[in-house]
Amino acid sequence: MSLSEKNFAFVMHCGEMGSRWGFNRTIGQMCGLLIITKNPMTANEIADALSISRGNVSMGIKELQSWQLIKVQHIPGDRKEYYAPAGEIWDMANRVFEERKKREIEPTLTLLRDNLLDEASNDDELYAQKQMGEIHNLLETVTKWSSELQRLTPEQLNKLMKLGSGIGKVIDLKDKIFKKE
Amino acid sequence: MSLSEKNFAFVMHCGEMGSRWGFNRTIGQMCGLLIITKNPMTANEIADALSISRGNVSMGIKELQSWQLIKVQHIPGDRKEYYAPAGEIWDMANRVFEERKKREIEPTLTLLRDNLLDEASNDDELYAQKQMGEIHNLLETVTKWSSELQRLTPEQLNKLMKLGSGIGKVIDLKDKIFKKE
DNA sequence: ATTTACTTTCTGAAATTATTGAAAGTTAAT
DNA sequence: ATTAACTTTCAATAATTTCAGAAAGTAAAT
Repeated sequence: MSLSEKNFAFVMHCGEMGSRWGFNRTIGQMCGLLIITKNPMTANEIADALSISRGNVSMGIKELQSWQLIKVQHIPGDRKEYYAPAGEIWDMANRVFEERKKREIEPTLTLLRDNLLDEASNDDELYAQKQMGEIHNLLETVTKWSSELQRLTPEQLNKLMKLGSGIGKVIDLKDKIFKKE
Repeated sequence: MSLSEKNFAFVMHCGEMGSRWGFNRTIGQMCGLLIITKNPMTANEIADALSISRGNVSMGIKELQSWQLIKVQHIPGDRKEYYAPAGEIWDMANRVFEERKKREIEPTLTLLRDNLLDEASNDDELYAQKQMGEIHNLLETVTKWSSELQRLTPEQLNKLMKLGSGIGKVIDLKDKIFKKE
C-alpha cells in the first residue's frame, strides 16, 4: 500500500520540520508516516514507504521510542514488530514539548544558577549577572507555567483555551472579587 | 577586555543551545556575548572574544538582525558599527518565539489546510485526514493562544503567571458566576 | 581620485551529521 | 542444534553544515 500524493507531501513536510523539533529528517518522516497511517507498520514497510535503508529505520525507531512517541505492538502468530504512535496527537505534542524543555531549558537553568551564586567582582560582572538573572527568571517562569498548564484537567484546559482574549477580563474579575490583598 | 571564566562558560553554553533555537553555535555565542556585555561591541571585538573569523561574525550579525535580536549603534566620530541586543531579555525571547512560530508552525498550517480541502476517497485517506485535522486544530490553538498572551498587558501577564495553579480555580469561579450558558 | 578603515560575500577546506549495507545478534519454530 | 525470520549495530561513505581567510565592496576622510 503506497501513500497518496497529499499524504506523501505531508510526510515529506514532517521531514523538513522534523529537524526543527530536535530530530532529523528521516525521523520526522517516520513520525509523520506513523501518525497518518491507520494500521501499525513494520520496520520494512516503513523503509519501503520512505525509500530508506532498514538500518536507518531501526535507528529511527530507537530515537522515537526515547521520545516516547511510538509504541510496539505484536500480532499473534507474527514475529514482526509493528509500530504505532504512542498516543493521541495532543499527548505526542506534549511529549515533544516536555522533552525539549528537558534538553534545552534545564541545562541552561543549572548553569545560570551556578553562575549566579558567585559574587560579582566588578561592574561588568555585575551587569552580566543582572542579565543572567533575567534569563533565569524568564526560564523559571516558563517552566513553572507550563507545568501548571499540564496540571489542569483537559476540561479546564479547554475552557481556558476557549476563553481566548477573555482571559484578561477574568484576571481583572478575580482581582475585583478578592481585592483585599 | 576579556571575559571572566563564568561569563565565558555562559557564552559557550549559549553556543551549544543556540543550535536548538534555530541558529548555529557561533551565532548562539554571539548572542550570549552581546547580552552579557554592558557596552555595544564592534565586529572585531566579537571576533576576538570568540576567536572566530571576521567573516563569520559578519554572517552572524546578518542572521541575528534577521531575527531582530540585535541593533546597530554608532558612536559619533567613529566609523565602526557597534552591536547591542535589540531589547530586554523578555523582548528577545518573544522575538525568537515569534520567529519560530513563523518558520515551523505556519508552513505546516498552510500545508494542512491545503490537504484538508481534498475529499478523502477511501478509508485510509479518511483516517489520515482525521489525524491531520487534529494536528491542524492543535497548531491553531497554540497559535491563537500565544497571540492572546501577547495581547495582555505586562501587568495582566504578571498576575496570570503568579496565579499559577490557581488558574484552575479562577476558571471554575468564572463558570459559576456566568453559568447561564 | 586615492587612501584608509571598515563591512560583506564567497570559495573551498574541515567538521559534523546522516545513511547505507553488511555483519552480528536475537529469538521462535522446527 | 539448526534454521528462518526477524532486529540491531557498526564501519564506511555520503551529504550537509560550518567556518576561515581571501577577495571584493563601500564610503568617509584626505
